[in-house]
Amino acid sequence: MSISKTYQFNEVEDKWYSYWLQHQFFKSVPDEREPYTIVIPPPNVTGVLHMGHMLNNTIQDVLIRRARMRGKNACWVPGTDHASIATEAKVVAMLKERGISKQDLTRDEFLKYAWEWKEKYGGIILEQLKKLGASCDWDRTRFTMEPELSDAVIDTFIHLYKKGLIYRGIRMVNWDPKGLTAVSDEEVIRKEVQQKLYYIKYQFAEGDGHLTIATTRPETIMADSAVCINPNDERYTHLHGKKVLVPLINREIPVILDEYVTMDFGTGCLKVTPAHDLNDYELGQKHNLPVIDILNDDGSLNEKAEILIGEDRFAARKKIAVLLQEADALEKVEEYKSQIGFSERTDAAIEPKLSMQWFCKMQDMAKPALDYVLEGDIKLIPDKFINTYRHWMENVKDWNISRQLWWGQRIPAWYNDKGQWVVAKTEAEAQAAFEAQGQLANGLRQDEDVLDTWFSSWLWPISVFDGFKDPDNADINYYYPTNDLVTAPEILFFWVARMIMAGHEFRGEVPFKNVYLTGIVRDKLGRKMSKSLGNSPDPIDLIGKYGADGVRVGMLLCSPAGNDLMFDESYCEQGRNFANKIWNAFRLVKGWEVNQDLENVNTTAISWFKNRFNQALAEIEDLFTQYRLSEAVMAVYKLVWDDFCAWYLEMVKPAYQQPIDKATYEATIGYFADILKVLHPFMPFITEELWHDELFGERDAKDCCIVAQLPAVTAVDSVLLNQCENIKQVITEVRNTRNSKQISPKESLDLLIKQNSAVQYEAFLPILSKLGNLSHITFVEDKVAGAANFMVSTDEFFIPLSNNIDAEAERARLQKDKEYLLGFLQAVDKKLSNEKFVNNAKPEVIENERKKKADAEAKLKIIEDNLQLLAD
RNA sequence: GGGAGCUUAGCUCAGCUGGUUCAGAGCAUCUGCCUUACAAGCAGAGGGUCACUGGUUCGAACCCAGUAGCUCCCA
Repeated sequence: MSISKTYQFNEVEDKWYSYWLQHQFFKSVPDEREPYTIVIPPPNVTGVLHMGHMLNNTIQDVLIRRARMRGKNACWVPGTDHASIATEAKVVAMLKERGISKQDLTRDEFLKYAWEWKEKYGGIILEQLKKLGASCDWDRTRFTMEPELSDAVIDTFIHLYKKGLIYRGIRMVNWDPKGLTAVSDEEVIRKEVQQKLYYIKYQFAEGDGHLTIATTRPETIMADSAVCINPNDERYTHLHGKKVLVPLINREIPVILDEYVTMDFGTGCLKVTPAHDLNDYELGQKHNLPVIDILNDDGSLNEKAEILIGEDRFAARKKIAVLLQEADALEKVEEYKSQIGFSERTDAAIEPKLSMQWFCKMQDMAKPALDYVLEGDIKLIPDKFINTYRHWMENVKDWNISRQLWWGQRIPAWYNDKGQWVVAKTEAEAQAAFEAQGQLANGLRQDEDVLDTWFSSWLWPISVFDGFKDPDNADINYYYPTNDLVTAPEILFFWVARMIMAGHEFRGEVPFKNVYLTGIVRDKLGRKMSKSLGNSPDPIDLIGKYGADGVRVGMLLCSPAGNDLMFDESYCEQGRNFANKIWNAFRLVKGWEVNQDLENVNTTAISWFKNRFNQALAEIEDLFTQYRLSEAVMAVYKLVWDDFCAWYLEMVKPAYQQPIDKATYEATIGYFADILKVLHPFMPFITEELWHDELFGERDAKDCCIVAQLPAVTAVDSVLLNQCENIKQVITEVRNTRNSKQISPKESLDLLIKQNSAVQYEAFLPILSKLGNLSHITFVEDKVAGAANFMVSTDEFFIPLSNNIDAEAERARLQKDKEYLLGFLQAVDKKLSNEKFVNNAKPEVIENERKKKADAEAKLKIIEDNLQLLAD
């Protein structure tokens, strides 16, 4: 039989994923075990897997697999959200390709197309997660717009409305002229943009003269209601009470006074445009100014602008500059940098716009949600995010929950022909509600808008378990509150915080206990990975190249807890190489022949590894409790590569084509199986593949690594571990000597030991001679002249060599060591002779210093003796 | 403009309540090896004024202040 020299992941991954599915290992139903629950942050239904998902879902899968292997009833609930803006944009684009315009369709017709689109493309991302190995309970897959979840959203709206927490009002909103909807503050991305500052002259209405204002938006002058100056501005006292004319259209507007105006910005004269600027709107309210809205929803100018009607706002800006120039109303233009908001979804420049919107009051809900985090009922990992969370929750603003779209849950508000309205779930209920209010339900029609997608996702941890439809059902009682939530800090506020609010409002408790906030995946130059930059590798390609296990390890290796990660493909390569290493360790053991008659000569190695394994197990355990996953994966990596492969297997492996004794063979296989378990959460595929090899014996169909139980941590013999560290050092020194003297590893050497310490070498002699390729090891009383030598601890080692030792080089080396030790001693002595140190330092620290001193003195004595010998 | 955080080896990061000459890991680099598990590998080695400046302390990568650079959040 021949086994491939390298691990062929592409031959095994799909096989095992199907196997797990077939045997329903991902499935969870409530039972008597302790639950461990994660709800997936539902990816956008339009989405395809990107590196952020990769990281996020790798972490969730590691956590859920580990929980499963620790006897928990592990349940990972998958699903997607309906992403109203993004999906609607995709559907509109699809229709456009087919030559259909959204305007020509009825709402129902459009929704039919949208569902069609969703059925066709909506599941892609979940299929991709399977390639990664995600062990979600797929039978529980939910979608935020399916009937039950939509019901929950509508009921929630009605519930909060009745509580007085939802209201309707005219507000300045962030209008996305491309998406044709309002978006929340959180969906606006501010970017610094190079702009122009236009200085525009406004003639006095009466008499000669003008004032000059500075603006970045000259196209909005037609919407001006006033010019405002600071009453304390001495330059402009002559303007008090004057009126001026808006250039080009010559509409008369007043000069008003308000301290809001910054005197040293621009000219100190501010044009006030209440319809198109939030601050101006507030100023307008204060001074009772008219609101003149000159923009259409798509960002073009309307007839109120009087000129440039139908032009897009940016085209109009260029044209009006020319018109102003021609009218001699443009004084100058300066370069200017400022922050502009862009829609997260469409990247269109946000237009502040007044419109009727629905809002959810946040203040009362924010308070308990803040307390949960401050009091530690919910832990944020890393906890540096508590400050940010607190700041946001203490300054929370009402939530604009309406969106001017069709794809989503339609707002359950109904209007009659008089513009009166009620909130009700159905048309019939609306009718009844009007009647109850003594109003006529004539011309009844439902609000055209839908609810913000986050208004669905904030219910996710409850609604996936049908906690609204049936608040006392077995699932929600068992799985809720969930354990860990793994998500990005960018959505700490608009998703995590709101889930906590909803948890409190509807269940009276937290939705999850821990929130692990991952970093942002950046490229090696530190740039955020994005489609537009094209700097993001396709995760599916990566899996094809390095295997899912390799990519998972790669992701985790470069993801320090809570910090951004500078991703580079080389990490995946490292992951793949690691899988290959495991594979080859397997090949080695697989090739062993057992001879029943052989005596076990490896008892020391076997008990050393047992202790080392337990030590590592405890470390890994501890790292997991702190969510330090990248360190945990590194601890496993070193346990396997260094301790198991480089040391243990080398210690016990028989010479080429020689058989091995039974005891060693069985111990090794037991260790290997334990290692597969520890590796499994990180590398599910290769571990499952090896688990089923006959090397590990017969297995039932259900006896799989995925459901194997992790070994329990047991006590470790630290004396043994320390002694072995000593031995490893001796071996390294022997190899080093070989290396520096150009002696082949094949040539065996003699080692003489002059022991001064209490290290028990006897038990380790077989290991020492095997790994050092030493033919004889002898203990001696005296130093050996003319031999290569080194020291480990205070013991002296000699290797007689056929060629003579270079006395000069030897002297130099010893001299260097001596100087180092002298410096060391000096530092220690300085401390110990310092009265303040002796008086103030803790006793164990002082004791330690004394020990250091004694050790250093012993070594120094040996070195001096050696130097003396050389001199003789 | 306000707030938070970061700066340790070429790269990515550890370094808990100051106390081994405390500076550590992985990768990368260099040297020597195709030694029958693995060149996706083996055996070794080199590499750092812990951003800078001052302070506190017997003692500072760690505590304090200031400076510079970077990142994020809010306006």
